[in-house]
Amino acid sequence: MVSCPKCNEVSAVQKAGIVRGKQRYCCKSCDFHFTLPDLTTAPQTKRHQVTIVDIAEELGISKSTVSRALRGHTDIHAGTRQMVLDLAQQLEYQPNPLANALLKSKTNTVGIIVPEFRHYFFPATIIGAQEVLSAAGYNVMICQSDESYETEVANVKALMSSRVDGLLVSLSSQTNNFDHFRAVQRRDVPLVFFNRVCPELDTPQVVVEDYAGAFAAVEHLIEQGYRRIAHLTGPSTLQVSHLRLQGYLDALQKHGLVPENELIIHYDLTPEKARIYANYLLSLPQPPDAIFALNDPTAIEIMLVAKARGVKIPQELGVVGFSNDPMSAIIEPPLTTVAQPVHEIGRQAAQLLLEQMNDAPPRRAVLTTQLLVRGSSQLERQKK
Amino acid sequence: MVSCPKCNEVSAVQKAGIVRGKQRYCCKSCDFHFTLPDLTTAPQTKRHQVTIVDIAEELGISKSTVSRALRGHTDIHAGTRQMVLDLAQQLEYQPNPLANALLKSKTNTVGIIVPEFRHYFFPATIIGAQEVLSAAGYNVMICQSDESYETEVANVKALMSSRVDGLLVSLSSQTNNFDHFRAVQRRDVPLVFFNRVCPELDTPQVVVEDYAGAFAAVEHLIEQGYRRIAHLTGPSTLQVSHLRLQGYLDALQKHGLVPENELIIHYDLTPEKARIYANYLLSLPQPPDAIFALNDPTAIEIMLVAKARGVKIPQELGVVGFSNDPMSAIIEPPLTTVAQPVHEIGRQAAQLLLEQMNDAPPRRAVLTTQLLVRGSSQLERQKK
DNA sequence: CTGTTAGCGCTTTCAC
DNA sequence: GTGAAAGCGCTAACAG
Repeated sequence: MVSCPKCNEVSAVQKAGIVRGKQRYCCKSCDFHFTLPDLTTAPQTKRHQVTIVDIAEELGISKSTVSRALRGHTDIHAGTRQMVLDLAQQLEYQPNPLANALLKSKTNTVGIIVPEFRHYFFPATIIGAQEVLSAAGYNVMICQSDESYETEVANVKALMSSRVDGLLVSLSSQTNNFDHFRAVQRRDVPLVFFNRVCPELDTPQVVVEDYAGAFAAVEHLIEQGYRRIAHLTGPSTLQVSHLRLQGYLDALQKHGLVPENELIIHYDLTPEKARIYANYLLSLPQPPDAIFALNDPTAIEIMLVAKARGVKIPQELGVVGFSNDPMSAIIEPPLTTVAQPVHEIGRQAAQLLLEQMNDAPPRRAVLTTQLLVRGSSQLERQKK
Repeated sequence: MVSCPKCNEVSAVQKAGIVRGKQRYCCKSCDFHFTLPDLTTAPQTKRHQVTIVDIAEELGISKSTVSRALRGHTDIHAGTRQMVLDLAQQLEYQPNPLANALLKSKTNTVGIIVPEFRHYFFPATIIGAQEVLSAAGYNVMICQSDESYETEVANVKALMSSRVDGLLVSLSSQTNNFDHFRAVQRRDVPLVFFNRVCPELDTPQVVVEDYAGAFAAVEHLIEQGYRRIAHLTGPSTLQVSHLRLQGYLDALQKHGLVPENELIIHYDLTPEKARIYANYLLSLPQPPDAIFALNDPTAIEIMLVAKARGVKIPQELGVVGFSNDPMSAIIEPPLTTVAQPVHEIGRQAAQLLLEQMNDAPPRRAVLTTQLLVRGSSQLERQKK
């Protein structure tokens, strides 16, 4: 009645005891022990996940053999492998990644820490990073620091405790102590910064041409005829702030304009503060005739404040942002902005992380920016 | 020279062999075995994570005792606990959650699947969900289905294989087969739908007053004097589409207006298609004088198309959206929209998931909506 | 109060 | 080719 799965012999098969309530058989011809796959009840067993032991017992072989078959080892009997593969499929076997993770100390998970994802920029970079990472077999855990140093430290701690295999980070605007990242490095966990990079640590990083982009933006404003150009930027701890400020300053200088301290404002990148400083700038005795903002959300807050005050854009105030947030194309007038390849930033960051995991030499990726001139700064054309 | 950590006795301490290269001691007075904490070299050992065994050996006690001390068990000698706690801190011991996860079949991770996070809505819900989940000690894995059924199935599979403890899902616009979620239920993994909920499965879910919101929106348009009102909505498989359509239809009927098939369009919610159908509607022989859109991104695409065609909003075309995306306040004229509590949706979804994990009876949360009347639909005021 | 033992699911020597 | 056994880090009976 029962045929041996190994040699197909029928007559030599004898019963060989009952294990875990299952009738076991032994083929005296080829000395193969096995049980009959119990397909009717197995899928109904809720809760209990199918393991290689289940498969092994079902087939009357050892779990090592099942493991080998599943992992595609070469030195294994083709018939055995097929049996295992078939049964695994029927039982909807799913390997438990936890066991493997414990064994290999590798979770196939990477952590991403961003300051926020209210706006367009960070979600977009995350999309790019996820693209690359999931193609490489990694899951992603995302945390927001909410622009808070403490939360960022907590995020790092949580992700490290989750034993992520790598970390992708864009710094919070508050962070100026980097010990939590030194701890990451001490544990040899690959670390890549993007956009808001860490000046003190020697890690791979992805940035854009911040200086060149800012320079082009401000030069454009000057060419349009604006002369009293303010700059609303992030905390000076952030390298992006520093570089874009430098671009701003050098553009002014090139055209013989003298920067004024009261027109250069560092702030914490919260929308509330953006509004406060925009109002402050516009109520100066000598208000600026243009503002270059660190990013589009800031620029848009400025435009809203200006509109609310009845200040005409671009006639009375030119505005330029940075990033090409979709909002910048929608606001009226559309916002001139320095476009950066947001998805590519994420992709590159993930790429650098993968490289670092494979012990490739650390790289620094610098992506290009492009000035998109739109209505918020086209003074000359408006004048015509 | 060496004092016993247990009884502080010095003279009774004798050397007791070398284990793993470390001198072990034995206190003959209290029969306590121990080694001296080797603080100088321990922190330098890269790569190797400190485990309870390290602590146990360092202290000459068993790993169970260390485990108990760390877990705050009551029946443990206060001195022993302190010793363990102190050393754990000095060694920067971090428990390995993988071991625990394997043991308990609990990963403390929940998966979230959303159709996209290009726009405001889903990132905002995720922020809310993360708030609640991380407070409850859960990590979050986020996947995007990209509005694709296949990707959604793959996402579910990936998250299940990662052994998440629960799943928060908003369906892709393509999904009309729910077998992949039945598989989740079969494995007893808690499952909560939000926003785009599953009509066929009996799970907790979070929705808003879609019908009432849509009804109010359309009634508002009618009261403003619009008479030929189109509706651009999602696939009919989505319950939101269905409910908002019903609100639209009933509002028309209440005011004696007859719905026309050519003015009701279901589409796949991609921006490209939104533009195509907006153009189609506006080039009808008898174009609509108002459009109620399923959501704000759709409404905004419509406005952009209308503007490009020189159609005046709200004079020639009234537009109403749904969600109160920040973009809706920025576009010119500002978009009338049905606001929904986006963060709260995420929070509630997480809440329902936690409840389900604690075997509480499944609930359905219905959150309120509120019509925000803005410039894109205020025909009468404009006329004055 | 503490140590011993077993085991979560899997891979990987090391034998045969 | 295959099986037995060890072990990843931890917790939880079960004994003392």
